[in-house]
Amino acid sequence: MGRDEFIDACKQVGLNVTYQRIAIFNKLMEHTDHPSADDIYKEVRQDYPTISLATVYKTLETLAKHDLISKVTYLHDIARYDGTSEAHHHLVCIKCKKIIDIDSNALDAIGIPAGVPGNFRILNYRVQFDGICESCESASTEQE
Amino acid sequence: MGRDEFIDACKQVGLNVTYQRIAIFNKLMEHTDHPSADDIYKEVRQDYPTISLATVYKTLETLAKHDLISKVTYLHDIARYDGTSEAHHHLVCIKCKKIIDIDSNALDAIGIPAGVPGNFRILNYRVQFDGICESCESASTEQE
DNA sequence: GTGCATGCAAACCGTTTGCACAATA
DNA sequence: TATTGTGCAAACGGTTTGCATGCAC
Repeated sequence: MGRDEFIDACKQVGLNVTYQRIAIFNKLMEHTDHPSADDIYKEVRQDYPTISLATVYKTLETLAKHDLISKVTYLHDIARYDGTSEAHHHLVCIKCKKIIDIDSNALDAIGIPAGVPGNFRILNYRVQFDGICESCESASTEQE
Repeated sequence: MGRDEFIDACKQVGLNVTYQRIAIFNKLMEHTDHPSADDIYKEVRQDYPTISLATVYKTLETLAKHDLISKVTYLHDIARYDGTSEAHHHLVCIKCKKIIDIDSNALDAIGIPAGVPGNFRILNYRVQFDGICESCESASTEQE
């Protein structure tokens, strides 16, 4: 998505178009990696020295909420532990944050896909399924 | 792994066997879900009221480092953002923390595996490959 | 007895929030 | 002008650290 498309997209979802939002979005699009809020802040501040870190956070959250960008943090932001040391796969309920192990031979048979660059030595992999668990599903029949 | 095996394993990797470590490990093994350090702390404290949260953190980290348990936090603990709003898959370098997108049709074709309970509504999924990127690989020929 | 482990409190860091001011539509 | 966004600073929550005491070996 380019600058003009971004402006259009903002208008479509009812967001004011501010130079901060444009600057943050542009910086994000310049990255092929996945910068943190602080990374973005440091870069944008070179062009707009008065911008605040709080604005960067708020803007990124706002844009992500409207699906103009995406937030790339798997699972939750607090550490979780598991009694086994083997990597396995998880179901994560996006509502109640419950984590359910899955043990599937089908998944383990995925193997290394074609898209992976050969110079990256893969040690392990894991699949995370995001969804809604049974109890949250039934609870949300009424809820927002 | 049971209590006795755990004690043996500690000895094998050169860790002192303390009642705190045993208590923390036991609590963790009682869980089928993935408790946080604080969850474990609250439970262990019922049996050992003098235990501290710092000990729980240190113990979990120590046990994870020696592969007696595993830490289940995908990616990093700080939020990362991405200019696209589509879910995709990632290579994560465990050394330099770099995140590389992969775009593989093979992965997208995984589908829902057999091990997934039918009452969990899956909205999305993503695969994370952990490994070592090219530059860290060559750098680590010398390093610790 | 030596060295590793624990417990406490304070520090730390990423993130969020409240509120006054400023900019957008 | 009404509403939404920004910037500052303070608060927050999970996690880590320094250090003195205590325990395992």
